[in-house]
Formats: sequence, C-alpha cells, structure tokens
Amino acid sequence: MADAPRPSNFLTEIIDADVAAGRNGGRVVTRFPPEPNGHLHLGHAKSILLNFGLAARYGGRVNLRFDDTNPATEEVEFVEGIEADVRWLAGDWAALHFASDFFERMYQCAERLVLEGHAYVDSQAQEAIREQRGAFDRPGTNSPFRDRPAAESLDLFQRMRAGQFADGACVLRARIDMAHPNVIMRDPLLYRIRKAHHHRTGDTWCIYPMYDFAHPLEDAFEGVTHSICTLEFESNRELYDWVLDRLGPWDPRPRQYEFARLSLGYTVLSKRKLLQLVTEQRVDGWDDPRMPTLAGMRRRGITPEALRDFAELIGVAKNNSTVDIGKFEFAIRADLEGRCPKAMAVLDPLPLTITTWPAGKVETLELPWWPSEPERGTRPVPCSGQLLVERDDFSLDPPADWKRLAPGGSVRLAGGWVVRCDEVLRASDGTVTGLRCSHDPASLGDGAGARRGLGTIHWVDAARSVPAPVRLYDRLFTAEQPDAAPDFLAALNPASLLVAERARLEPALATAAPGDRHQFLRLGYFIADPADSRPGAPVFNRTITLRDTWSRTAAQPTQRRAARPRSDPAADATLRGRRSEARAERRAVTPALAERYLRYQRALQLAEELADLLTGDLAVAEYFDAAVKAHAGAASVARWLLNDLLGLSGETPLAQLQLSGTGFGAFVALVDAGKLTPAGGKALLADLVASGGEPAARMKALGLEKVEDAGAIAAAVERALAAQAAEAARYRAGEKKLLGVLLGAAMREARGAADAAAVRKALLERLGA
RNA sequence: UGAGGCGUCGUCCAACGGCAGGACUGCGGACUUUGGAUCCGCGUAUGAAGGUUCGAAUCCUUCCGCCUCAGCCA
Repeated sequence: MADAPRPSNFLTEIIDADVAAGRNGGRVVTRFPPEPNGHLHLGHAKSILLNFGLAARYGGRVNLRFDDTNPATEEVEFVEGIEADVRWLAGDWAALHFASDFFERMYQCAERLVLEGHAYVDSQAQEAIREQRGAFDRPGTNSPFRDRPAAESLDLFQRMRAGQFADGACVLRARIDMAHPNVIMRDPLLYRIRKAHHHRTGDTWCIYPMYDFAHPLEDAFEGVTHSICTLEFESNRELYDWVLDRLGPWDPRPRQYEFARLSLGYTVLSKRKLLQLVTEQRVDGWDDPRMPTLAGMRRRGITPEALRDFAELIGVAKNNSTVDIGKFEFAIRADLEGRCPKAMAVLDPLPLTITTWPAGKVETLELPWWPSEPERGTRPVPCSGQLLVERDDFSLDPPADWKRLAPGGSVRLAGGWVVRCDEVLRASDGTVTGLRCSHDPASLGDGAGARRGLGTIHWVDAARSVPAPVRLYDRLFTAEQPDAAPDFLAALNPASLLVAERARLEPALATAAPGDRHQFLRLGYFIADPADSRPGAPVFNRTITLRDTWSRTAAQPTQRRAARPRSDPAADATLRGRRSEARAERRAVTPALAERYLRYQRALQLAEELADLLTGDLAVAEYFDAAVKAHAGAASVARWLLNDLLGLSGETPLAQLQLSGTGFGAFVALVDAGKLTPAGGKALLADLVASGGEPAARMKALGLEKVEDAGAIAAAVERALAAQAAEAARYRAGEKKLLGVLLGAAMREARGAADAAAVRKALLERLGA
C-alpha cells in the first residue's frame, strides 16, 4: 500500500511540468510551516501529508519550519507538541528550521530594501495607517513619511532595532503603491516593534518581521522550491513575489501555490475554536479523544495510516468543499478492521443463566482472535452457566425482523452454543433483571446444529469477566456545520462522551497494554487509553462504532439537499454585463474606440456584440484593424480573433505576440480561401502563436493544407480504424457514441487537414452504416 | 463595490476538444457463528445562456452563485 502510486492532482501536474522543464535543476523541496501557537489538527494533517507526500513522490526533501515571528503568542510547549505530532503522522523531516534563526538575514534584507528605495520607516500611529489604506473600491493615500530619504529611514530602522522606540511608535513599510487594486500591496508593513520575550531568541530582538516579509525569505533561505499553502493566501502571493523579486537572485526561486483547506462535517477545524473548547473546558484538553487534533485522534485510537488513507480519499484541489464525515469514518474503520484482533466485552450487562448447564461446570473455549483467520491465534474464553449479555440485545417486545434475544426466542452465543430464552426475571418496577435460558449442547462448533437466520450476540462469563470503564466517544457536534451557527458551542453534542462504568471484559482483555487496540465484537473498535490504562486495570476508549445497517434505518438523514441556487435564464438574457459596461465606459472616454465601435458595425457590418468585444481595449482594436487591412473578411477575422486567438494568447498582450495583426489577417485569408479546414486552422494558429512565421509557409511546412483527395481520406480512415480496432468493433456492435472517438482518430490521422464532412462520410461507409 | 479564486452525482475527487469515471453515502442481493467483514448489482451530475467546432465539462462571450483579502496575526 505504501508503494501504491499516489493519485495526481493540480500540484503534481505543476511539479511534473517543472521537473520536465528542468526548473530548479529538477529539485523539489517543500516545507510544513506551523506557527507554534497551538496544536496541530486534521486540517494540518492534510497539509503535512501533502508536503511530505510531494517530497517523497519526487525524491525531494521536506522541512519542518516553525514560523515563530510573533513572540506574543508562541510557546515552546507547542513546538514540542508539534514536533511529536508531525513525527507520529509523517515520520522524519529533512531539516528542522525556525524562522527566528533567520532573523539576522531577514534584517539585512530589510536594510537592503530601505537602501534601494523599496521600503521606508513610517512614524504614524496604527489608526492613521489603517485609514490611509483605503477600501476595496477606494484607493489609499500616501503616508507623509513615504518619501523621506533612504538614509533617514535606515537610521530610524537601525534605531528601531536598537530598542530606541516604544511598541507601535513606528514600522517599516514596503514602498509599493497605495492605489494598488490588491489591498495587500498598499505599502504593507514589513517590521513592527514588539518588546516581548521570544521563546528562542529571548530579548535579542525587539523588532519582528511580518508574515508577508518573513515567509518568502524563509522559503528562499531554505531552498524551498514549492511553497504550498491554503487558499486564503492567494492575495498574498503577489507580495510574496514582490519581496523575492527585489531581494534575489535566488536559486532555487520558490513559488507559492494554494490549495483548499479541509473542512469536515460535524467538526470544527479552526485553531481559535479549538483553543476555546480547551480553555472553557468543554473538553479535557488538547488531547481529548473527541478533539480533531492529532493528539486527540492518536488517543482516540486513530492511526497515521488511517489519516493517510483519508487524505488520499479526499484528494487535493482548489474547491472550497466540506468532506462528508462518513468518508473519514470509513477510512478509520477500513484501517482498524485489518489490524484489530476481535474480543468480547459487554457494556451494559444483563445476567443470563443457562438452566441446562451442569452445576459448577466451567468450560474454557479456545476462540480465535480473528474468526475468519483462526491460524492467527486464539485466546481462552471461560464459560459457565452464569453469563452476562448486552441489555440492548434483549427485547420484551421485539420488532418483526428482530434477530436477537426475546422471550421464547433463540440466539447463538458468539463462539458458543445456541440458547433459548425460557423465562424473563423482572423487578417489581418491571425492569428486566435477568434471563433464564436453556442451551443446546450439540450446537457448539462448526456445522454442528448450524441454524440459518439465527442472530448472534456477544457475552462474557459473569464470574470470570473483569470490570473496566469503557469511554464511549461520539461526534463532538450534532450539527453538520457547527460553524454556520452564530455560536458553534450551541451545537455541542451533550452525549459526545458516555462512560460505561459497569462494563465487563473477557479476561484476555484485562492485561491489555496502553495503546493496544481490539475490536469488541459487534460494538466497535477500542483502544486501551494510552494515558490512563494499565495492564490489570484497563481503561478503554471507543475509537469508532462498527458500521450498523440495522439501527441506521431508524433515523435516516435525508440524502437530498436543498437545490443549488440556479441563475434565472430570463434575467440573464436581459441583463447587461458589467464587463460590457466597462467596455462602454472605456469607449466613452476614448474616441478612437468609440469611432471603431460604430465603424465596425456600419462599414464592416459586424454584429453589435462582436463590435463591442473588439473595442474595449485599444490594443485589441488595433490588432484587429491590422488584420482586416491584410484580409477584408472582417466577420471571420473577428470570430477567429475572439474565439481562438484570445484563448491561445492567454496572458500575453496581442501586441507582444509572435504573430502580428497583419500575419493574423493573412492566416484568416487562408482559411477563408478554403486552403485550410477549421481544425487545420486551429492547429496552424496555435503554431503561429507559439513560434511565429509566415502563415502560408508554416501551413505547407506542417502539412496542414486541406486534403480533399478521396484516396488520402480513405487511407486516413483505414489507419484510424486499425489503431482503434477495439472501439471500431464496439461501434459495430451498437455503441454508436463511439463514432466521435473514431472520427477524432481519423481527423488526427489526417492531421486535421481533411474536411470533416468528407471524413465522416468515408468513415460511415467503411463502417457499413 | 476593487482584486483574486472556485462552480461536475447527495458528498469528495477525475476526465486537459472525442465513451462524463472512481471513492464515500444510500438502496437491493449473495454469503456469514459479528445486523460486522467480504462479494455482486443499482447513478435523473457538468450553475445558466449564447458562440466557435464534425464533436464542448474542457475554447470564447455574457450572466448567476459561492469563497478570500481593507491585523502592527499567520
């Protein structure tokens, strides 16, 4: 399993491309960068596994780095906890780093920024800086200190370091652009004064770098190639690149990528809320088995392997999504099923007397730890005429499909005999206090008296079982989305921890070592509590119940959710687009565009929509003009430009393309003259955009000239059918939807140069349709 | 409102112009000395509209919806 190929995702695609391109010399270095201000949880597990997994997959390295740039909230206790958690989950890292180890280098980088005019010391108060930042739709304003001489900023910055200013008196800011559309880029803070004791550097520093300055530098110092973080840092990437671009050169030059953080049903995964649960004592500490922390899950009995399987199950993408908790539970059960020996315990005992049992007789059954694989060993299980069974397994008034004990009914004792309930003992208040049963001595063992349809229940011997508390953990929240409510504590499950104080274990479980796991037959998976359990005085935690198809039929969660909000087509049709409006506004202030907008419609006879699309940007309009000058077919020039060229050019402005407007016009002329098929046209255009050249010459060089020769088309069809023999057979057998595949293959054989209708006709004839 | 990102079965993830697939859940069945496990079967999903194309989840346009950003937190 460990060697199974990990599924690919958008990150592996990026890295595949990087490795193929030889970027960073083919190296792959990742990092997991926690801030030591809390304990790791399941969300971090996804990130850890991702970073460790990527490093392993590409033969690279992964570092553990503590992002300890804020002395106010960070503690050594968390450093130690996090190291233990990461090691438990993912094993060893290549190198251990602390951001604080880089403080001197970061400071030198900051001085360089100041010297080169990219940063300045701002002596304003926090409130002034905040007000000057502007808003999403309103540019900010410059600080009065923005243009103070570099030498003055440098002196101030050095005095900040020397401790000559109080907290908040001044800050170091990047000089970028207070009107930047990305608010993050409006002269962000780089350093602040914080006269606090740091858990590693003590009182050496009184200025500390901000995340946006420190993080890219830490990555660069460590030689990280792929810096993977969560989606909310997308806006910060621009600043990440800004910092590195001004302080390089770097080798490797790190790049930041973002993925969607994990969100899980019936669970909260936010440090703040988890901390609140702990401080308000809603749970018993960070390692309470109900907590989604690594420490809690470890104590709950969940294994690192289960977590790895889960991470693989949910994948990695950029969609914000909430994973069904059932998926998590599936991963846990699947893992535990394979590793837990099975034994018996009774949580809520009900005495059962076997009236037909010889008085005083005690028999010892050798029962397999793994019923389906008896060769893996057995344990002795004592049995007498006085047993204990689960109270839930008896019903005075059973439903029709009841398979357990009921008055007059029979059931098999797991690993033992079939018993029949002859008499029910009840207290004066009606409570059932015991059962009297008769047993069939011939029903023990394989095949002997086997009876179909009989239920099986677990049991322990009354005198020879051992009492032990068993903690029954359940979901911490009753709402699937606790975060959705104003107060997530309202969704706390009052029954998330129930203790079975009267539980009895079969003797073999009494000596379990802390951390030992077992399946308790029919009840679930349990672990001897790593902290509180002792051999001889066991305490068990329930990791998870068994899948239960019987009880779940009672309370059925509704499968169908509220329909996704749909857009209203009628409204869509009548609404004018914002982008369209933006283009109209640009035309209103740009006569050159307005003039073209009208001319395209009148002189060139273009539809209004096309004219609109072409006149939102002067560069596009000019490119179009040049093309039309070279080839008068305005409508098809417009169509090819808008539908194909814009897609192919991507981020590159048209003016910077290898293919000039004139060349593009020449290209469209070829298409319009019928020298090229549309498919061939697309292939040629892609080539021209990628590598330039003269259209007609490239067309000939690439062999894209339209093929009309029937013989050539027939040959292409033959080659396609030969290559797709299996699909062709399936098509002939009736899978008509495969025509597309066969046609596609034939078109490719003809390099897109053949007329599609002709190929289709030839193909259908050849297939005997 | 400015910028950035994301929309595919109930849920999560694939499909990179050519057969919309896998996993979870649910349902049904087989088997069973765990109502477990195992095995088999069952799918009304591409947010909407328009365009390009022989062919669109995928390319273009427009609209709709959701998420993130205005800490001297990370």
